[in-house]
Amino acid sequence: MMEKSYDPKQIENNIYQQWESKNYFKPSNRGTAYSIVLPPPNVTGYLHMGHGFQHTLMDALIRYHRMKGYNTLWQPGTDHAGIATQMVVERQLAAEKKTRHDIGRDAFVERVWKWKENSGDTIVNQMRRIGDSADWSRERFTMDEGLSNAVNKAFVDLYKEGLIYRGKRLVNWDPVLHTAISNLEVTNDEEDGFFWIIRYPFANQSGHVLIATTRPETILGDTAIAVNPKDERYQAFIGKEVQLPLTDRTIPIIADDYVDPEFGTGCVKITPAHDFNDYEVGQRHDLPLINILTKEARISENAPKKYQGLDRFDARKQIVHDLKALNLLEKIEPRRIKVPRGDRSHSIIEPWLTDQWFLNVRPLAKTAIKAVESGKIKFTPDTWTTTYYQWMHNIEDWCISRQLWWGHRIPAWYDDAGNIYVGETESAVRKQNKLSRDVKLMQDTDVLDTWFSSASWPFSTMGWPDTTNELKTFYPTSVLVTGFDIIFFWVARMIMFGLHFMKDIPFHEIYITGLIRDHEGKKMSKSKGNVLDPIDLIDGIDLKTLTDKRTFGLMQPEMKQKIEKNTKKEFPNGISGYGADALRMTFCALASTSRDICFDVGRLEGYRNFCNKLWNATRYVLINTNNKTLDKKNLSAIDHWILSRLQTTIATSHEHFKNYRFDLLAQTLHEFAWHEFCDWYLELSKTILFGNDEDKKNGARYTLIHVLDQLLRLAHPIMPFVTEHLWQQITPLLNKQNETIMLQSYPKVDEQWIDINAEKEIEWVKSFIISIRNIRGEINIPPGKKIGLLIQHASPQDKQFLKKHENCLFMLAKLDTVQLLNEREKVPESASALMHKMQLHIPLAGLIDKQAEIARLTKEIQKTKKELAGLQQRLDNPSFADKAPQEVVEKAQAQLTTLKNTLETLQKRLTILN
RNA sequence: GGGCGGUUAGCUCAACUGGUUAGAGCACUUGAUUUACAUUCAAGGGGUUAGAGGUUCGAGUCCUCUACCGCCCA
Repeated sequence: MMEKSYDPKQIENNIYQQWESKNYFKPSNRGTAYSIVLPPPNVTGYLHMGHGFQHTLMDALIRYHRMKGYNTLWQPGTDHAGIATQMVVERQLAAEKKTRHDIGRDAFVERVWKWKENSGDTIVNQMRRIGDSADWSRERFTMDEGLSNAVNKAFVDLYKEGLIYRGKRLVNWDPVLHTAISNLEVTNDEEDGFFWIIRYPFANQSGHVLIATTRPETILGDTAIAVNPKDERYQAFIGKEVQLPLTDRTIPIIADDYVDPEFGTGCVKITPAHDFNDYEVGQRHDLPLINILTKEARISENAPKKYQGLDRFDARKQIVHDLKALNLLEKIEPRRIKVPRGDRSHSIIEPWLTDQWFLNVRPLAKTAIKAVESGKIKFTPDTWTTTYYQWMHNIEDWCISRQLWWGHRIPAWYDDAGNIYVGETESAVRKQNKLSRDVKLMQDTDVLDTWFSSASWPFSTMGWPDTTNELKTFYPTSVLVTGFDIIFFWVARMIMFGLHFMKDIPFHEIYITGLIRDHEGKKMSKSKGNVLDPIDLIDGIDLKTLTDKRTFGLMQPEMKQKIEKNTKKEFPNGISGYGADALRMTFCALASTSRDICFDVGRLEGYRNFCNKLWNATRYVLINTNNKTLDKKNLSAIDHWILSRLQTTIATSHEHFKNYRFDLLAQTLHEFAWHEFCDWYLELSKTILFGNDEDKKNGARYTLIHVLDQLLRLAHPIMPFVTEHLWQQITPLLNKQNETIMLQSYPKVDEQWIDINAEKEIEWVKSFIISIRNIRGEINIPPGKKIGLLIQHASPQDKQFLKKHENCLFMLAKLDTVQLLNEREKVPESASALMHKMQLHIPLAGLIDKQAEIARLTKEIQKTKKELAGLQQRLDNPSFADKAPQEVVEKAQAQLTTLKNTLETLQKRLTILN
């Protein structure tokens, strides 16, 4: 026998092991293909709420299609995450007071691999905890041999096509990590800064121009002053020379449209080697590039001796000091300025001149834009297409090299003369270029941007460049599920690579999810200390452990107290475990089209209760069906009703899956299971099961089992564990022993069970019962107290239903007697309800509370009057009848009649009472 | 500066191409409970849909403007 209440801890672990060991996650190799590649999470990472959210949605899609009979592949794996992983291992080394340079590249890389062997499983095991039904036998890692070969081939092909080139360019340089990063990896947020306004004296005469800058240290690299050609103030200065302060150089004043006359003084210093805009200006005017920074962002040997070797911020102080001393500093204004910072190191990024590898993505972008324009790839919600186009139309060359040790090493070799040879391996290079053994070759020391390898994820995981069966079957994949934050980083690049290398789109649809934020709408981050761990929501966590977790290893230790306080306030008793199913149901319920999703832990409890509801519904069904006869030959109206409602639920569920509306799906299932099946059908079924009509009992039992079975299947994609557990309880009754709900068919609408008449009939029963309950509630008749009921103006249909459902009306409305009065008979003082024309009267004698009934009627009358007035006004408008569709008008008219009738009756009742 | 979104009940969110009285859950109030479930049941209160104008027989929904909040790109 089942426990009295639901406890997720008791059921989840075993179930997952069973599924996995029985290979249920593998493609069936039957039916139409349906495939999803998992956006590979960072191998260094832990599963965060965003993963939990997206994985739930993907798993729901996968399970749904698997149940629908598709040949379903969910391809999992992890990403080597160049910088992030390298940083983790470097931190370990730092704890041993070593740097990666102390141990050397090979030893370092070996150490990263070792680390990956030990810790890389953490995140995939967490995926198992939330129920991901991915095909783990095909798990891939971006640094696997196969994927590395794919990366090399992609690089070599693009190089041969002339799309990859090496060049000295200005790149975003991270002076802490000593690597270039792409412009997508740089954040530009406003911070407090200053405008330093500096006098640049004319070279040969008295006077000066005023220049405003936020980075005074870059003066040392200035090679021109620019003004707008149309700016009348400076017309006369164009072509003149100024003396560059603190140096012995003079620089020209040039005219360029780039300068905004309104901004600052209208005069701009041009530092082509240290600013992206200035670089462009420099190109146009053929200005020299003076690189004044080293890779650590110290002042280089290209600057005056005095400043060489100074850190950039020390140099800034010194330069400001020196300018002051020379009386060249006009003033300093505090100002909010945009500061570029690396998203990993958080250090200020310097535009810096280095040799890097670039991919010319423009030709690829063109095709990729077309794929979306033509509708071959569809975004959901489609508003994201705009974002996609906007970026793709303005796309810039992608800097793909990184000065890291962990990653795919660039397949390029140099000989002593500096010639470059690109090929998949060194031996291939030698062979292709006919280089003899004694030619010394050095491989490029850089590695590729991690996104370069993930761009080929949809086909490299399936065996590309070989033409495998997997590719033939599962490429293009069906849908990509991901967040809008990586549309540029990843989605766009996958489309470009897919189209280029596979000559086909990587996925038909892109479902863009919102981002999970905390209950106040703030982004969850370690530094804010508002992070929730999905596993803690599943298992529960006490306050102390949670606080320790949130405050461990903070970058800003001063935040500790605040985080402790907030955590205590939000979770005074820690978090109780809600189980994976409740968490998944919550994620689904929150998955609306909104781009921000506030995660409210309060909602988890409601869905945990929902699991308990299913649990107890199953108990009820088992108690009433075990070892009893089931038979669908004699179904009652209530059976027909719930079976018909079930069909609607099934149809709606399919619809919501199709449109990726998991929130509406969750709502639909919740509504049906709780408020139709449990609240009404189970209660109504008692009136049969506790009676003695054996045929009807058999029918009700059949219905109980059948609807429960269908309901569990409907909910399985969202709540896999509890539905499997409960379904296992009823397998004997279904003759399905040793099977799994995972591989049962997803319910389909069965037209023969749609029964509008039964729905109307039971609606009548429900509203009868609700009317009585309503009166009881409002005039304080104890719910347990049985009442005698008088009925007037019942139609033949009413009378028929009354007779037919007498039993359940008596039970659920707690009636004692029912008496039909004829039209003219006088009704004693009563509380009354109306169902269309039928009047229900509960005589007040001995019960109560005339005043309460008067108040109730008055309230009802007011409400009806208000409604009536609105409706009347609408109908009085001649153009309403003219222009509105006939059915709308008819509906309004019918309603008017009903309302008038209602009002009249209510008023009569009130008069009698008064 | 360019682009995109949001603002609906105390809180978190719904409302398909404009069509009855704007719905859920949580929270709140009142009451109940030997009967599958207190992880429960019944009943109830709560909204000028940010503001202003417009289109329309009819606007939460379409258009314009304003305010506030947020995101992306330069």
